[in-house]
Amino acid sequence: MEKSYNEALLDMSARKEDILKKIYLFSGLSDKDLETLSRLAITRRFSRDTTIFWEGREAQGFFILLAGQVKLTKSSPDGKEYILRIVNPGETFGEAAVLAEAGYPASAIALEDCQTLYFAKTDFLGLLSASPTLARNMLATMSRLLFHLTRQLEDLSLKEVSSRLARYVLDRCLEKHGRIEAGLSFDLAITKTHLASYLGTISETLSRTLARLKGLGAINEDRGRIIIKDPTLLQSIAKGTKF
Amino acid sequence: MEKSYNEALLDMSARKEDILKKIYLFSGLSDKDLETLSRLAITRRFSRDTTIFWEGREAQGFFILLAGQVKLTKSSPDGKEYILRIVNPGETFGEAAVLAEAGYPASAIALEDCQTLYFAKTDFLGLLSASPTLARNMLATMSRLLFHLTRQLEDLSLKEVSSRLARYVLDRCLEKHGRIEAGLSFDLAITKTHLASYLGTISETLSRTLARLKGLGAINEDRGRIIIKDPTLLQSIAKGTKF
DNA sequence: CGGCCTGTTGATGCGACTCAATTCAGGTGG
DNA sequence: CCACCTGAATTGAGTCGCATCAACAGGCCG
Repeated sequence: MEKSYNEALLDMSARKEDILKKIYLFSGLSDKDLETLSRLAITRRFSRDTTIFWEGREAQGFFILLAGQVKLTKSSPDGKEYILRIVNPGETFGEAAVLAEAGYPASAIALEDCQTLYFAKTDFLGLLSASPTLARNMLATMSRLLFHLTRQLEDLSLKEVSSRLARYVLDRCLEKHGRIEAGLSFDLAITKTHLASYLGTISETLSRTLARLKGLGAINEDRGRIIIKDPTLLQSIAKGTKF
Repeated sequence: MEKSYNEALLDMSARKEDILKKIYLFSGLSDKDLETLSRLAITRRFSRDTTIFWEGREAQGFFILLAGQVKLTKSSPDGKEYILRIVNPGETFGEAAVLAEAGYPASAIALEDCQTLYFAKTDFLGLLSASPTLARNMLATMSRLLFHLTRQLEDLSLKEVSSRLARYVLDRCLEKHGRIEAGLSFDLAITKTHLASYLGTISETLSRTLARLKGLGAINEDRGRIIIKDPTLLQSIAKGTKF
């Protein structure tokens, strides 16, 4: 498995404070708050395929991913799984469960060897009431999650697989290059089986759909590397036009 | 259309402060904060079928529903719609968009004549930084929304219509009676066409699925009134067992 | 009464999942 | 360096769930 594309975002040898400063959730915090946070942060490592927490388990704290890759999943009794979100370095996960007095809404599983910072619930809640900025950041983080989930729901209920895939391709391109343009390329950064679970389908269907997009001349693909060929076509497929 | 089941939750003739006190989002606030809020709150009415806000529009504020019923929807170019949430009296909507610097993630449409309280974004954000309790409540509200969306995603991606319907029936029963038990009954409180959109399907399929649950002896149904007959069976259908 | 909206039922077709077989890529050890 | 193994990816054939299209029944209201 390829390394995730932003692996080098965080310098692991840096002081905790300097790492924390780069996390969106902690932006704009006073030095004093950052200092407190860095005292509370616990370094935790997880090796590949380890479950970091189980869906339903009472949330004791939340994580910041420093290195590696994590999937947040729901799975059904008969073995199918749906990937809610792929967590990349610099992002937080498990935050929502800490706020609600409930269990984690999904399981978190390490896709690679991972390094994280962990904040215990009680520690964090205390700081939250003391720092309006932190609370404000947390609200912003959560609303973005809400938007993300809302969009996924829209896609799952109203669009078919090809649209979801096209949207995913466009999103990743935008994320990587800041623009959409013929000729731009990027890596999938996850296995196709995982991508399938993320798009709410299975690997066979994804394989066929990918082949179809290639056939239509919308993209090229070789061993997980995507090249945009026809952005306009992709956008219209993403909107739901049939071909 | 039947009146929503908790229509009488709020006494409209009461003073604004007394109404606000009963809203979860404002629970535990000081009298001073409540007083400020009641000064900021603007009464707004919408008649049936009016669009309260459009998806994508920049969020200027958010609403508390006092009376009536509102649907939050996404719709596709070809006319299909997905209902994210049905808002009942006492609940807030549009909150998330106020926190993110983005547009509303979905459209809000009045299903009946509605009465609301409206808070302008800037007013509310000011109060938010001044009151840690309010911020804390807001975070709790948003995490519950997150949980709700997460569950819907799980259902949509992993379960079929009969499971989703069974789950819905069980949820409503729990909400109405606080327990699940054979013989308990309740009203759907929305039209079947709307329920179909909420479950990510269409009215024809819902109709057939409902008939099938009746045939299996799991429920009885007559003109929108559901009677639980076999809770165990319902639960196993909701979990994904095929029949 | 006649129009309108909601809901039901039937026939048909399509998209996507299932199952099974095969190929491919990467990693291991002789 | 090649033979081997394992998990991922692809491809084909068959099936199923659900959307679509169409016709029709019932309740409500002007």
